Amino acid sequence: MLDLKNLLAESIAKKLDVPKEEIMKLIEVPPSEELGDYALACFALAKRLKKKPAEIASELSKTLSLPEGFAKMQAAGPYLNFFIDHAFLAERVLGEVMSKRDSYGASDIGKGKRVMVEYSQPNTNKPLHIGHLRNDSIGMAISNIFEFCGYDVIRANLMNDRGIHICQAMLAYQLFGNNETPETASVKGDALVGKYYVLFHQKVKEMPELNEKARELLQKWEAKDPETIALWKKLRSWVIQGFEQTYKRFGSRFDVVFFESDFYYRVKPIIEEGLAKGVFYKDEKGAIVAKLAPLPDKVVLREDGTSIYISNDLVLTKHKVEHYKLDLNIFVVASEQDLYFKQLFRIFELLGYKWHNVNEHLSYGLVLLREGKLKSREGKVIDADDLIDNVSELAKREILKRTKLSKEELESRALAIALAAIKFSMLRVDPKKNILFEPEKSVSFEGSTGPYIQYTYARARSILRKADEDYSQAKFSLLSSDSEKALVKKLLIFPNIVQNALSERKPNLICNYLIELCELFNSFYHELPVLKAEQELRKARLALVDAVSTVVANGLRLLNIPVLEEM
RNA sequence: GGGCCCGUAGCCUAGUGGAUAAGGCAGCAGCCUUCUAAGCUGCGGAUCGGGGGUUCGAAUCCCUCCGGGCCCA
Repeated sequence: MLDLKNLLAESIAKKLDVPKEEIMKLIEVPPSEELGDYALACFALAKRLKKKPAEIASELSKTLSLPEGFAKMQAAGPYLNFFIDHAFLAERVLGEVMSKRDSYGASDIGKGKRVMVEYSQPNTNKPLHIGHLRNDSIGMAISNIFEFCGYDVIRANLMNDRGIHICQAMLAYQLFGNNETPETASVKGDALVGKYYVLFHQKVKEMPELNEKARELLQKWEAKDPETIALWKKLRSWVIQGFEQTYKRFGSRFDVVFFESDFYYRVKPIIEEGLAKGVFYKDEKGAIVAKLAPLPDKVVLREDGTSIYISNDLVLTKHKVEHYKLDLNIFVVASEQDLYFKQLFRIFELLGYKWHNVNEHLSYGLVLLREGKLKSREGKVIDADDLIDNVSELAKREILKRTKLSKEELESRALAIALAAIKFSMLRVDPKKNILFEPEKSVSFEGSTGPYIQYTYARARSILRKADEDYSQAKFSLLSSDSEKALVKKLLIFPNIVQNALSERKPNLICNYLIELCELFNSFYHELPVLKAEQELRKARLALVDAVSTVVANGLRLLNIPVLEEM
């Protein structure tokens, strides 16, 4: 990877006899093109060298020998500005993109390390909603980024398929369902079960005894009552079939799916271990509590011996890390669980597990509606299926304004555009921030959106399809206009962007980069002809168009957003 | 009551100690007989939540207060 900043820092560090790391911190990108491509801010060197910043800049400009890739330098007050040799850069960067193609931007920094990324984590009593779409978008993107950086990635899902909320849906179905099935009702299984979950919470307002009945059903389930298990299996399979359709459509995929029902009940040995090690204690009511000061204590087993949510994670986390030999175990879960994960990880630390620090909670903000938090028990949600359907419809209308397509092509293109719009809107903001989702405003096809990037790619590919000539030996150094130079510089930094996105766990950095790259490309597109340019220049520009489309495709792939050859 | 996260133009976002705070949406004015107008160009719009501090230099680091979100008891 060509790292011009690093080369520059090395050269300056040697000349001034200052550690390279310090020089790296002082090199920045000037605020405008005319000032140069890199700048050394000399303020901090003033004390060490006992000279004024402007003197340092000026003297250095006369004595420093420029490293490869730089054309000139110029002192400007306390700054020493450096100008890239654009011909050199174009040759190097375009050469690299053209030879590496799909792997341009990839690295091997995670080689030999295995990471599991758990995301989605639905409850099997209702359909996936818009919150899951943000979760899945982040989970998939982070997984892809890790993989691109050389990690061995295991994508995992956890189905929360036991507990009182599951029994509430089961009970409502038992009482009011009339043996309805997804077939007889012609709805997806997850939607059908979700209907009864909402119904439970409506009915319980007039029939408070339903709460007690749901608890009884949970006890029967835990006691493996055959009739209860049969009902549970039936509804669960309906829901999971529904999930599978949605996942397939949205593009979420998993290498392994865990079920809470397979793990939670194996918590006893850990409970005993915790008691023996003095990490857990029995409180006055008889509940088992983890002592986690300065964090709040956490109940790990109820006084009646029934399990709570953390039972599953206590068992499953141990299983994951030990069985899959993980170097990193990431949970993609919304920020409302921040404390929960601190407590979970702290328990492993106190238990003295040597692997306790491989765990990481990738916390992200909530998707909020105008009315506030999503509340699935009140039916106050936006279902994933509905959102994908609605946005696909909007995309169809846009397509029909422009072209005619066969029904199948229309469907698939509309879905690709809808997914781009939805995923990009979920990924482009800092994961830490909450998103206020307003159906009519939040999904758009213009401006800083997924479809804008798809469109830019399609435009670039369209040029390449029409070219039909060999430009592999093009003279890249002919790319000397401002918009061409800006594109080359942008292509140069893609590998750094990927690595920042990885280390900061921020897919939005890729989104920002792609938007900026596409803006530069579209300006170039309007300003300069490619196909009608003179022979040598045409070849060079074709190579540039190819390189840009390659990098856009690589970026979209990391975000799990489909690429379209035509739009 | 305590803890965590967020606060940048009417709205959404970039920025991770350096020069004039960068885009998008919405608004206004232009650009399709020329490689896809889901595009491009231009204009207007910002006490970077308030105050204090550290620093040669703060949207960025520290303290404090305010507002929003989440969680715990």
